[in-house]
Formats: sequence, C-alpha cells, structure tokens
Amino acid sequence: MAPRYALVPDQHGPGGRLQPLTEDGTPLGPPEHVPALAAAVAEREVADRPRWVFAATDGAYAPLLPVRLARSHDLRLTEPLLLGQEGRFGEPRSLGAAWARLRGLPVPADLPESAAEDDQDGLFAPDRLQLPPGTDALEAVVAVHAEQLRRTAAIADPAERHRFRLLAAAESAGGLLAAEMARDGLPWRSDLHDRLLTELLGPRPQVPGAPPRRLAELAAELQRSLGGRPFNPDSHGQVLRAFADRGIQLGSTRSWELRRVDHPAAELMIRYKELSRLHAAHGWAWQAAWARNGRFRPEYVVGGVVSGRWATRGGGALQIPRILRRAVVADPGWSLVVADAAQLEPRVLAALSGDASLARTAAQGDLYEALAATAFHGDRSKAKLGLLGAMYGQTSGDIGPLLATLRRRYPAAMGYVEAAARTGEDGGVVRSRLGRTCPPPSADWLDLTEAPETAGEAGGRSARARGRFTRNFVIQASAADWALALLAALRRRLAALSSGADRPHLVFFQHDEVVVHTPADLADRVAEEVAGAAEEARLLVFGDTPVRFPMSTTVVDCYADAK
DNA sequence: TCGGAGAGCGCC
DNA sequence: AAAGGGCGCTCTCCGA
Repeated sequence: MAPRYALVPDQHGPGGRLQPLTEDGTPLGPPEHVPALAAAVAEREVADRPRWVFAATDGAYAPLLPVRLARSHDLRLTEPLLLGQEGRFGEPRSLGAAWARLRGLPVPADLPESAAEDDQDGLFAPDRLQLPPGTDALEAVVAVHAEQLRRTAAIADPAERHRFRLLAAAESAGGLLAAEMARDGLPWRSDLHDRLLTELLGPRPQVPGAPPRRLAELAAELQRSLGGRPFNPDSHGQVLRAFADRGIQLGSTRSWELRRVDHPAAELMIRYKELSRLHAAHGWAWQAAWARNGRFRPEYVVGGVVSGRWATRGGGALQIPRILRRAVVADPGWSLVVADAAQLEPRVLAALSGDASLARTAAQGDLYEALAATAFHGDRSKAKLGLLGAMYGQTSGDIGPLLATLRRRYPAAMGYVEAAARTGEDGGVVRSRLGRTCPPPSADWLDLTEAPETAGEAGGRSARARGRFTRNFVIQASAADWALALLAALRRRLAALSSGADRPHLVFFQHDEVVVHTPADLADRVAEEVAGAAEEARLLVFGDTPVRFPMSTTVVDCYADAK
C-alpha cells in the first residue's frame, strides 16, 4: 500500500518504473521495474487508489489508456502554478528545468510548442522532459515532486495553501481528462456535416482548392452589384475600394459596419463572409483533417490560457460554429447530456467579492432578472450590460449611469473589480480564487509607464489596458477554477456510476459547458451527477457562500437540440 | 518563398 | 449601436 506512486514509462516498449511514495513524497522502498506498465498501473489503481505522479500527463498517461486513473499530480502543469505563486514569472517549466533549479544546474529553456507537434510516436518524449543527458528520469520525478510539495507547504496563509492544493489537484485531473477526451472523441456525424455544407455552400468542389458553387455565385453577384469590376472579396483592401467606387466609404469590412450600409452589396458581402468562413475554417478540409471514423478528436491544452481556461491545438474545437452542432449526434442507444453553468462569471464575482447584496441576487434563478428587479427598474438588458461592462472594464457608450447604479447598490462587488484594475494599472499581479497568478506586465509595458514624460498617452493607454486585463482576470480565472473543480468532480462521479465500455464519459468541455456521452438509460443519473458536481465545486472553491451555480442541463440526441 | 502583422470572426 | 476581457484560425499583404 502506498498513497502515491511516481511513474516513468520506458523509452521503448510497454514497460516502465514505479516508485512508491509516502504522502509527502518520500520514497517507500526501492523502485520497481515492471514489464507491462499499463497492467501494473491498473492493478495498483484498484488496490491502492494512489495519487499517480508523473512528469507530464501526455507522455505518461496517454500511452496507458484505456486504463483510467482517479488521481494524479502532473509536475509539468503544477510547476507554472507554483512559479506564479512564488512571483517567478516566465521561468521554464519542464521537468528538466525544475530539476536543474533544484540541483543548481544550467536551466534549459522550454521547447517551442512546435517541437511537440510532430511527436506522433512519442519518439521525442524523453527529450521533451528536457533532462540533462544521463539523468535518471525517475529520480528527477521523485525529487521534483517532493520539492513541489515542499514549495506548496511553504505558502504562508493556511487558507491560500489549502486552495492552492485544490488547484494543483484540479489542474492535474484536468490533464487526465484532456487525455481521455482526446482519445474518446466527440461523436461527429460526417454525413450530417457534409449535408449541411452542401445545403449552404453547394456540392463539395471536385477540384481541390476550387471555391464551392455558392461562394462563386456570391462573388459574382457582389461584383455585379458593385459595378462589374473584378475584385477579390477575401481582400479587405479590394473590398473597401470596390465599395468606395460606389460612393460608400467604409472604415473597415467588419460585418457590424456593413450591416449599417443601405446597399444590396452589403448584405451579399456579409453572407459571403459567413459562408466563406464556414468553408475555410470548418468545411470539408477541416472534416478530412479532424473528424474521422465518427469522432472529432481535438487536442486540448490544459491551462493553455493564462487565466486557466483550456485551449486547443488545431481543429478549433472551442470555436466550432453553433450551426455545426447539428453534426454532433449520440451513438444509437446513447444520449448526450449537455450542461452549461448559467451566468457563471457574474456569480463568480458575487462569490469572490462577498458582496452580500449581489450574492442575494445570485442565490438562485436568473441573476440578471433579479439584478434588474432590485436596481434597474426591471430592465434586464440594462442589468446585464452594466454588469458585463463592470467585469470587462468598459468605459464608453451609455454605460456610465449603469456603472454608477451598480457602484451605489453593490459597493463591495464593484470595489473588488476596481481594486483588481488598480493593481494591474500599477504594474502588480492578481490571483484567482484558487491561486492562479496573472502574468506581470510585459517589458514594453514597463518602458511605456516608467518613463511617463516620453510615454505620455501611450503609457496611459497601456496601463488602462492592463487594468482591464487584471480586472477581468480575477473573474475569468476564478470561473476557470470553478469549472476545473466541476470537471474533476464530474469525472469522478461518472466513474463511480458505471465502468466498462458502456460508461458515461465526458466528450466536450468549453469554458463553462460540458457534454457527456452516455448510454441513454443512464442519462438522468448523469444529469443528477452534473448538478451534484456543480454544488461540490461551489463548496470546494468558494466555501461558505450563499451564491448558487445552477447548471442548465438537457438530455438530447443531438447537440444542436440542447437548450 | 517564407514568416509576421493585421484584419476579421468563430466560441466563451 | 458597436465599446470593454480571453482565445484559435484563416486570409491577405508586405518585407526580408
């Protein structure tokens, strides 16, 4: 029985090494080499339920799948969280870098992301750890892990320390889940995708690179409508010139600007841009590259955004146009449980700031409705606009009076975001609820603000921009904390619900929304677990708060039918 | 010929 | 009506 195991796969073959550890990272006996790592890990998972410690989830866990592990500690994901906590920004985060810092060796720079991309066979996995030649990887994993636990224990404030441990655990769980979702994939009906593209764009072009029929038609109509001279509708310069030739001066080709133009060509242009984007970003080429054998497999990048939101690499999984949700259909006999957190960010603000009055409006139901009733004479749109403006740092438009109202009625909440903004303007850093740290100002920001006599207006603009960033960071990053806790809890609950090939599993995660693919007869149970996980996340992240985080959950066959 | 910058728009 | 936070992706344009 060991509470933790360090795990390092062999460079070649299915074997690997395991090192039992105590809860504080001290080795328990000698390391063990096993010829079949996946089987050995699966066995210990059942017997001990340990926390698995590895350099990076993609290198150590992905090859073990479909073995499912409950808990892990990912050194690569935890290192930047700790560096931020310690005020050491921009230092390399690989295992090798952490090891070098520990041993006083020269610290290797992180490899650029592109170096990881071609690593289809994991051939370069050992190099990606960035360990000096001849270093024993298991020894490094054990040492860096113990050091990370020590650094975590050094966080002075007990409550902050506790929350940071939650953050590291949740981030690591995110790593496990991202690897699982990449493997399982999102159900994707290429036939329906194809039909949709054909309806909108015309038949798939036979000649690769040729524009679909509808785009060619629209381009021709545009040309006629603007006087017959040929121009490329994909070229902003040529579009501006074509409109100018008809006496229409445009500041840009943005669709909101085109929408105000009273000329038939404007509407054609808007339509062209919509369809051309669909074709370029999520058309047949995308389908061939990303949606194979009934599954779309995005590559998630856990913590890829400084706020802790996930990013994806290739495939644009987090920017799929809503219309394409029609192609996401559960397998026969299965269902999709689609759940999103309603009005997550304003609720996070209420919980973060401890504003009793705002918390009351966020205690249930439609937050904006409640806000409107108490402060905006029932005008929901004003309530929403005002609150969003406060969270984003908006200053222009007619928002002034709305912000004034909010400041009067919710001084604690508004004070919270304004304090975060001031910290950012002054060059400081802010943290999320669980302790994720925002990056410091960039070097050119310092140039602009530290020499005001030369920087002048640009310096002020830059400082205000950074104020908007830190203002939004505390909310966006704390919302990401909550979402990560939700994911970890839901993942655990789904595993408890059922095992084997027919188990419900997460297939999609987008900031504040999750999709679970489940055998249809378990769908209602899954929906209950979603609600339970949201409540669990609330308690873990915000503790004693009256704010509630309701999920809007639907059980559907097709993603497009949700909500 | 390639890479970076800028524009623009998809998602939250 | 069109400003304010975070991204990824694709296109054009332009300079090395």
